[in-house]
Amino acid sequence: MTLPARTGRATITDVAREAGVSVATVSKVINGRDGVAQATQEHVMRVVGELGYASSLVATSMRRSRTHVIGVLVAEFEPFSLELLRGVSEALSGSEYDVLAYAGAVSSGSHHGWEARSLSRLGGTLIDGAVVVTPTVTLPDNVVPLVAIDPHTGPTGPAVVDTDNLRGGKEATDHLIGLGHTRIAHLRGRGDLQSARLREQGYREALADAGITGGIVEEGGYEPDESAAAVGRMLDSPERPTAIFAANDITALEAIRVATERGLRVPEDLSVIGFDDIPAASAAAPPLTTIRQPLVEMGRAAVDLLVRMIDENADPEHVRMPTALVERGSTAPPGGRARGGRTPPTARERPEAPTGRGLRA
Amino acid sequence: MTLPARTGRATITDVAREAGVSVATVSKVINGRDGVAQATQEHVMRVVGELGYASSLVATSMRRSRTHVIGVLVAEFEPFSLELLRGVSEALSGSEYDVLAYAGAVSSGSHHGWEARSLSRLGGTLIDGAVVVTPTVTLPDNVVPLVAIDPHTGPTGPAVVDTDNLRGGKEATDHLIGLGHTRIAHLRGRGDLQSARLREQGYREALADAGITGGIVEEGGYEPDESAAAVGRMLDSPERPTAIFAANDITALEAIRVATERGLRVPEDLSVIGFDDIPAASAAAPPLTTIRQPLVEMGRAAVDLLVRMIDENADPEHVRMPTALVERGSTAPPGGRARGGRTPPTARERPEAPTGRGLRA
DNA sequence: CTGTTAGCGCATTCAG
DNA sequence: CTGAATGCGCTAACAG
Repeated sequence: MTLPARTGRATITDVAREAGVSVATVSKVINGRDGVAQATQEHVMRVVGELGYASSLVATSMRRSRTHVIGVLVAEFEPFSLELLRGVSEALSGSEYDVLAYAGAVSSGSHHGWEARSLSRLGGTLIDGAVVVTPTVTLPDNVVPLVAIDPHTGPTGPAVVDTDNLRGGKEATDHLIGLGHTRIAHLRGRGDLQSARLREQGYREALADAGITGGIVEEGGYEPDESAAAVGRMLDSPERPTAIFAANDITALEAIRVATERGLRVPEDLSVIGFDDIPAASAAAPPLTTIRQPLVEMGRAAVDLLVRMIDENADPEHVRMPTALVERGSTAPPGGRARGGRTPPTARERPEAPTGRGLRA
Repeated sequence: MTLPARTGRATITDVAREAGVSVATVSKVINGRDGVAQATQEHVMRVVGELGYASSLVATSMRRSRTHVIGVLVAEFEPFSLELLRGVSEALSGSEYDVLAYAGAVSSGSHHGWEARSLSRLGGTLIDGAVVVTPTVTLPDNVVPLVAIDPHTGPTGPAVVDTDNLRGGKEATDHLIGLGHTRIAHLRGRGDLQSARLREQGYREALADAGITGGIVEEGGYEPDESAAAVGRMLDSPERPTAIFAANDITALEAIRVATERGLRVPEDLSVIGFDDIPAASAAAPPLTTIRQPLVEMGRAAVDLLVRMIDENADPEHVRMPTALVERGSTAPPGGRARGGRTPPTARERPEAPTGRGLRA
């Protein structure tokens, strides 16, 4: 009951001094190493409790190889990565691993290379392995076991979890075609991203298969502002589209906003379909029809794989998750004709609630 | 171009060796200290680029006081803390701080004391300050600047961001009373939590003010499973309530599920109102009427305060955010009578979309 | 201008 | 069974 350390937290030295033993002994007790007398053990543990001591992750990880912490590296915490984080957290719940999520591009506006930098800053010491969300560059896989989710450069890395973007793009376009649309525009994502290119390719293939020529493509860049301008151009054009397939939900919602501002009704005057199924999609007005990526499940799959790689030295795999059309209120036949019961056979429907699962975790 | 370090990432020593200078020089260059020849600087930077070196957060933080990283400590990543994280990330975007979110109760099923343990593990070295989400214990405030969000023990700590739980509980109950309900049950949260007690107190006060006696209270513990049982008991009772005020959205959704399973229609046979307004609330069927806590804004307010405490040595404050009734489809007059236009004057309505904001960030 | 020295808090040999 | 010494990667004095 003397001084509980001069500043801030108690260190192992404080515990040792307080307990009247050496730091080495305290370390052994903490880590359950044997070779310490029963009485000493109990005494040390009591002091640990009194001082509220917990070993510093920092110091520990510098001396040790394993920290039992798994890192999730994201550019920033936006809806997409947050959903993945849910899955990661669920999968690790009750396991021996803690989760540390790091947003590496929040400061330093230079978004470039945040993946490698974050990895180098945390890897090797702080974390036993990492899940990297949507990396745009090839990652050094020698730092620490690694799983990439939805990498923008295609399945280059050894371990990857992604969805079938080509098929999803096709699915979205088929849905619109099935409703009777022929003037279908595509608001594409950043051209340098593999996922965006595949979604666009799916769009083109679907049009071609349906014998529709003259697609309309504008660059949305996965960004609200850029998309707003692009949607404006689409709606101003003489051949105004009756439907828009946006490369992700964020830009789809932006498209709805712009259209509504111009007095167009969604879906009567303009159908909009997105991609991802983030939580905001179902909460929008009208609720957004979209191609669902099973984000929570993807997060779970990624850590499952990662933990196997760490614990059992398992081989890296490439996991591809299926997409699914989620039909809501933002799409309808052109001209606002009656919905007409069900969707044509080209499009499938999954009625399940998108954000429903995981609540019980 | 010799060996880029034997294992994993390159260290400052590797860079020094490769560049033919001392580690101290490299350190100076990295940190922009002056006192290094222009030529040497450029040479070192080139080697840094070649080796893909980035300083280890761990080692740096052990020697330095500031890391420019802000920690967000949560028990686990569930919808509530994830929304807060959105606000934190938005507020810090473009600032000089990065965000590190740590889930401290994921492993070690012992949820007890995760706050202090996480703080001790990260604090003092790894992070410059921390936002602790929903702590159940009093925190040591001498480790690092600290802001608590929605602490369960009341505003004990020096810096706190929370909402007016008493008023919110009253608001929820008033809404049901205004609709004409008199047999109103409350599914309360964990009794040891201040927020839960305040919501219950608001419920009781509202009933008393309306001259309604004989409240029905069951323990839901903020937990789905426990709540399901409690709701079952309520619905089995001879004096079956016509409305339920659940202490949070998770348990409110559970209440709807249980009621539906028993063949009751919501809201015709049973009205349900929740608390929080998590994303799943608006996506539910029927969409959940609830008391909104402005989670994203709370996260933002918390870091704003924290950064001022770190940078400007500002005094800790207690920030209380307002709650707001969000009327959706899960409440109606008893017996399923027509909705009747608007809500009676006791209840107010905020039509804004709950998950809409922040999308542009 | 640059290199050397001394720790930060901890876990790990290796001697007592 | 316990304690003193060593070093993880890095930065901050201080020497050269």
